[in-house]
Amino acid sequence: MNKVSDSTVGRLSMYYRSLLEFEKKGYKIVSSKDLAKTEKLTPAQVRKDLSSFGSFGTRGLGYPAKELKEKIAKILGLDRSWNVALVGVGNVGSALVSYKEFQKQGFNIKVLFDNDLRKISKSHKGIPVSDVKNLAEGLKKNKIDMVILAVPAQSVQEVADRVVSAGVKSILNFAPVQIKVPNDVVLRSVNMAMELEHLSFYLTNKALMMRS
Amino acid sequence: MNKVSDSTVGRLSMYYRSLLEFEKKGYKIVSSKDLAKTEKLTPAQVRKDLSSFGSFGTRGLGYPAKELKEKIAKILGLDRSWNVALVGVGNVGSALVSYKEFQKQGFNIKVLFDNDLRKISKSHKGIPVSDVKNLAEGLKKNKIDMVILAVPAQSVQEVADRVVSAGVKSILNFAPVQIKVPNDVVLRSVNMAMELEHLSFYLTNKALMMRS
DNA sequence: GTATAATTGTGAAATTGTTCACAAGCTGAA
DNA sequence: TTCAGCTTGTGAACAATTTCACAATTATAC
Repeated sequence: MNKVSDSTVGRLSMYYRSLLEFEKKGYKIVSSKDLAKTEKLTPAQVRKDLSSFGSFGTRGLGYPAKELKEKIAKILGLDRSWNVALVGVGNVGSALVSYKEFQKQGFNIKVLFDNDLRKISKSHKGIPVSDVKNLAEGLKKNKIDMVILAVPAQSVQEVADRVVSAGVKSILNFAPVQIKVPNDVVLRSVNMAMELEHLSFYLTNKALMMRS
Repeated sequence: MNKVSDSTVGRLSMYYRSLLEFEKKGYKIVSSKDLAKTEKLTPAQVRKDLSSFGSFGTRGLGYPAKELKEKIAKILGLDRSWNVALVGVGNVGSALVSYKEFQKQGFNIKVLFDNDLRKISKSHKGIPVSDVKNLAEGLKKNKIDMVILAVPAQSVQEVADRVVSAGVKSILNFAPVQIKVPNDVVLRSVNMAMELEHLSFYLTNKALMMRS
């Protein structure tokens, strides 16, 4: 496999979702044009993206919907389940626990961690809450593959360090700061304030520039 | 102003946050090197980004922290406040209402909308909940600049259409589908499931490729 | 005042990502 | 079996973004 760009991976997720829809609507075959249309991309882009993983289509016809969906699932690692832990059962953390989409894709939140004694040892929406002091132990016991961080900005780096020490290779950070992890750990960040700042940037500067 | 890339705008948000930290630590001057280090970028990148908006620094010295912070705030539209509405007071919506970072940056959630009669006409964490049937009216009355959509995937396009009809030019979508808006409307999307899929992609394919 | 050390601002080069354009190949009709 | 009509897969062209490299400029030490 050649090096694959982040944007390609993101678009694969989009294709996957589109394919679920196409299948629901009864499509047996979808073309790069169909996929491009629903995602506002060019057909060439779709074909390039897919071609970095193999030749899945039939010339003159298109891609077999079910098969392509399954191939993409396999590429994205959605053909199996993953054990996820979430640290920080606050507002954002709670919302993520209830987020249906995660379950659907095989991301199972197995254990929660918090430092609030009122939450520890109880269960939250059916998932046990452990003391964040026992993080390493809990991550190992539950064979955790990925950790979601929904803790306050000031403590997130420290928690991330401990997650890394425990051997977890994959972190999704919701705190609005950039954290540092070693090179062999994959880190993604969702910064919701930053998204609103994008919007206010465009509202503020709209007059000044041409956006396509 | 030349055309500015999305990535540049995103990095400006990061610089802004870094500068707040540097100021807190007592820095009067920060260099592109300092900024690059905290955000894991190259100093050249930082300088290029800033230079598309003007010359804010002093050669041989660096950038005056306070002044640069203020310039960036102005560029990003953070030197004023914005009226925000949120549609969908479910798990994700609720979390966003309590998200402190928004207030801090001048994004004031003025009104919530939902279609659940049990929620309508009450107030949720101090913010009134209106019937989503009265969306257009409520957006106008509250002079809403931006709308956050936290409604289920199947209804998000319809709600988005109504937001656009009401004349709002800026939407932040949390539903895990791609929605369509006219060209003069700025749309950003946060898709949390997609972020986990990135992680599982890298875990699944790590062995197969070289990531730097 | 001069030299030294530092850091910006920016064209140019390098790299990365996207779109084009077309040969190759499949389907279905006659 | 041949032909017309599509659509894929992909090298090449193009576009965008990042990094390099260095002149210009400032502060500071002596």
